[in-house]
Amino acid sequence: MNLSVAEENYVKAIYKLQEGDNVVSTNALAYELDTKPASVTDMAKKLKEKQVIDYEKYKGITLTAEGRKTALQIVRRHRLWECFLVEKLSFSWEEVHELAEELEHVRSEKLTNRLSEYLGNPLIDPHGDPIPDANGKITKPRPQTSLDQANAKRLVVTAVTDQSVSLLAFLNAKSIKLGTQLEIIAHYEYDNSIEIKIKNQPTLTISEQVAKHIMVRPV
Amino acid sequence: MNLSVAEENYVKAIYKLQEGDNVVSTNALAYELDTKPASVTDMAKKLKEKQVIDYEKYKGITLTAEGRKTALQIVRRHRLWECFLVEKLSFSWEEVHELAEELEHVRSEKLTNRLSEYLGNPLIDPHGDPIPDANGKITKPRPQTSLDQANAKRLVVTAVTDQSVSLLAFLNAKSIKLGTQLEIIAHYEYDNSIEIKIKNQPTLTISEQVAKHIMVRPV
DNA sequence: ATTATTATTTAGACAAATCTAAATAATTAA
DNA sequence: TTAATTATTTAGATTTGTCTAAATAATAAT
Repeated sequence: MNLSVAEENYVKAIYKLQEGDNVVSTNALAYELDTKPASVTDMAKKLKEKQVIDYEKYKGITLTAEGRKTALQIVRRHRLWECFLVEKLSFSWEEVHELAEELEHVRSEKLTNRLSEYLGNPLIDPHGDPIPDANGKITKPRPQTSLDQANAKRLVVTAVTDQSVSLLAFLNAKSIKLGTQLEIIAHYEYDNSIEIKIKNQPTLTISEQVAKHIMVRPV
Repeated sequence: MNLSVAEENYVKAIYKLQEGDNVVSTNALAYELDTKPASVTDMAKKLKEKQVIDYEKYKGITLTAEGRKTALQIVRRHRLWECFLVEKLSFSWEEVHELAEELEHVRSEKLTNRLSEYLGNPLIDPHGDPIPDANGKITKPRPQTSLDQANAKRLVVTAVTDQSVSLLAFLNAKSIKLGTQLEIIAHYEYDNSIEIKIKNQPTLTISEQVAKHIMVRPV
């Protein structure tokens, strides 16, 4: 299936919002892609025509098997480029998303596979998200919850679900990165804040707002 | 100056055809970009508006200082990616052009400079063409002639002026690559063929047709 | 079970980049 | 120096991806 860059971005966004097999609404997709619902409806018709999505008026969108395969290829390219930028070109964590957003649209299986090989066929990207292999097989992300809902005390950061520059810069400033181990000191319901402690650092207070984008698993 | 991918391709092509300061004709540009003269006229108006070219009806096209700067940035990115693909991902000589054609449009100075650094700030790309530095300074390609017009006997291959897959594959098959040293045994006028000898290889006969795309300099 | 609200779609328009066919300018040849 | 040829531009159309405003469907609230 030969898709334009715009179409690829739709497929990727649908994949992301589907999270398994949820039906994706026009509005949610418009919000995700920072566009208008009317534009989504237009594109939905095209993607249905190209058989990458199932779509019926007012019934929402899901990827076909073909569409899922395409999405996984895009995700694979994106995450491999992120690895490359961080590991080989010394970019920091929060800078790579936008660049990978462009690089991911160079569709060459050979390039993708060579890149993967060059990086040692990594299984997770710098944000902790799993990288699909050449056949589109993706390891289920390990059991993780957002920091605001964690019940264990000692945790390790596995991913960040909001790639906004502001959040990533904030985390950087607080020395919270992938693999950072932390301990929950207290969770204050009355002001929606969480007190955490990272080894060798002063105790930190963060909002639930931020915490819900930090994925962790017990350590 | 913020140019679209299409606009960047025009600027790059104009730079190539200008070769110093020649005026570029609508037809020549259309041929180079595999498009129609009418499309070139349309785009010329836009690029003039954006002040990257000088253009008057029926008078042809030249780059402005700004346009030249942009062209050199694109050329820089293109050639650095070619280096990366050949040196780091083990692509062969003739495969990299098309991929670099896409990668070159990711415009990030930081990425470009990091990539250059990572590659050891190379001065020439795998085709032997010089790579502009971060300021757009480009070393004049060393004195070279096409193989069919060379007068010296012992030569070294410095570049190939035709990036067609067929030619590059042919050269690959004959073990003619960048830096290959060769000797002219004979130049037969009557059938437009040239006999050459590469060390440790049987004598080879190639057509002038091919030879004129192989750039060499005396060694 | 109507009404109000929200979500989605349709209709019609626009910008970018291209095209074809026709018109016009520039160049070359007779 | 006219006529013929070639190069270039214009006019009008097309495709892709987007938009706004209006219409319609689905859902929630009274």
